[in-house]
Amino acid sequence: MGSPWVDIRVVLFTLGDGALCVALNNSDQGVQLPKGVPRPDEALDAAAARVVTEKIGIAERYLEQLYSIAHGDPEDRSVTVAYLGLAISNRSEAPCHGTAWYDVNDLPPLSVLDSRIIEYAQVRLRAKLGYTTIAFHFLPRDFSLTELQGVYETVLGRKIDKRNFRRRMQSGDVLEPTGKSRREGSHRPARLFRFRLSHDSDTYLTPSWAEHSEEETFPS
Amino acid sequence: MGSPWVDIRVVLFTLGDGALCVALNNSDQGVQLPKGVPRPDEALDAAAARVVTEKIGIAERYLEQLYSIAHGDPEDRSVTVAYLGLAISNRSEAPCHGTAWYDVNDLPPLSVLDSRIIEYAQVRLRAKLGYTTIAFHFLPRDFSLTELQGVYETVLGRKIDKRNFRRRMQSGDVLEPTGKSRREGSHRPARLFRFRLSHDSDTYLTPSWAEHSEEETFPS
DNA sequence: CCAAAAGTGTTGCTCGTACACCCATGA
DNA sequence: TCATGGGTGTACGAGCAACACTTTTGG
Repeated sequence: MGSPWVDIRVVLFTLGDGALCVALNNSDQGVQLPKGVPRPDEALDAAAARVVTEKIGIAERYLEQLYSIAHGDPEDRSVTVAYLGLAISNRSEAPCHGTAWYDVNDLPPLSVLDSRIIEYAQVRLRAKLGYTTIAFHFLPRDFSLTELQGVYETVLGRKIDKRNFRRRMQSGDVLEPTGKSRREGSHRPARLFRFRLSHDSDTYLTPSWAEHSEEETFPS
Repeated sequence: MGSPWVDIRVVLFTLGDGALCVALNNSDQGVQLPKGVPRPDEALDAAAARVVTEKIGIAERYLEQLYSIAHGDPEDRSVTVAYLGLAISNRSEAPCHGTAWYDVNDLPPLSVLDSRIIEYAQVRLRAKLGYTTIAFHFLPRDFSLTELQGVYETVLGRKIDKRNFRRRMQSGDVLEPTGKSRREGSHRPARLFRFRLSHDSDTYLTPSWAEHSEEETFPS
C-alpha cells in the first residue's frame, strides 16, 4: 500500500569551544542526522527523545518539533518529522559510538534534506533566542552572566555589548541570584545565577498540548 | 506492518461579519476539520492545497504548516500534519456541499484533536499578525486602511487605536497607495492601498525550502 | 445641516544601543 | 604590581501608547 514510513530526525545542538555544534551519526550511507521510527503507540515527541537517548547517548535539555516534509519516490516514500534539540555544553559526556559533534560552520557532506533541516533548525534557534529563554538549556543549573552572554554570542555569531546584555537579563525576573560565586583564575570571581522555572514553557509558542496529553504530567 | 497513515488537516480561516471563521466538514462521524491523504508523490504542502480545493472549494491565499502529531492506537495508527490557511473574505464564493464556515468562538462539538489544532492555529495566527504581513491574505488586492484595521481587530479580538495603526502601517514600505478611492456611503471616500509583494514570504519564519521548489511561481 | 466614516499630530514613556572605566583576585 | 576577566551608569534616539478634532461625502 501507499502508506509512507514516518521517521524522526533530530538536530541536537550543543556548544563547545565557542562553536555551535550538531550531533551527527556516521552510518554506512555516510554522515547523517540521528533518526529513528516511532513505535506503534509512541508520541512523536517521545520518539524524538528516544532518538536522542539511543542514537546520541546524551541527555538533552530541550526538544521541540521543527517541521515535517515528505520525500522519496512513490515506491520508497517517507515523511520526516524534524526536531530541534539542545544539550548541555559538557565535553565529559561523550556521545555513543558512531556519533560525533560537528561545528555547524564546518559540516561534512550531507544529504540535501539533512542540510536543509540543519539550516532551518539554526534559523529557528536564532530567532527563538530573541523572544524566549531557550538559551538556558545550553547551560548548567548555575551559571555566570558571562557564560550566558557567550551562549548568545556563539549562537547569533556576533558580539554583544556586556552592559546592555546584563541590564536586559537582570531587568526581567527571569534570573535568580544564587548568592554563590565561582573563582576560576587570577581575577575577580563571577556571581552565579539560576534560571527561574516559571519562565519556561510559556513563551515558546509551541502547542501546549503537544503530546503531553494523557500520561505525562508537567515536571515541576 | 506498523507503518502509520499520514493525514493532512487544514484549519482554513476567513473573516465574515466581523468574526473569525473556520471551514469545517460535515461528515457521518460528525463535524470535523477538512482532511485528506497525500498522494504517493505529493509534497505535504501540495496535499494541503488539494484538501483546500477539493474539500472546501475555496481559493486559499496562504497556507503554512502548523504541527504534526501521532494519535490513534497501535492497530489504527496515524500521523496528522496540521496546516493553517487563510482565505479571502468573500461571501459570494460558497464552499462545497458539506462544508460551512463556523465562528471560532461558537464551534460545534469536535474531536479533542481537532479542537486543539484549531486552538493552536488561532494562537499562531495571532502571534504572526505581530511580526509578519500575514493579515493581507484576508483582503482583496485593493483595500482601505479601515478594512485592514478591521482584520487586525477581528483576529486579535480587541480594538486598536486608529492613528497609531495607520502610522505604523504607513511608516514601513509595506503599503503602496493605488491613487484610487472608494465611495460607499454618505461619507468621505476611503483611499485604497495595495500590498507590496516584496514583503511577503521573507518574514514568515517558515522554512524557505518548504516544498515550493519546482512548479509554482508566486501569483501576482 | 446632519450623520457617518475618513483622515490627521503631539506628548510622554519605554526600551534598545552606544560607549569606558574601576574592581577583585591569584600569581 | 600586573594581568585577567567581573562588574557598573549615562545619554541619545526609535518606537509605542494615549488622546480628540476636522474633513468629505450623500441624503
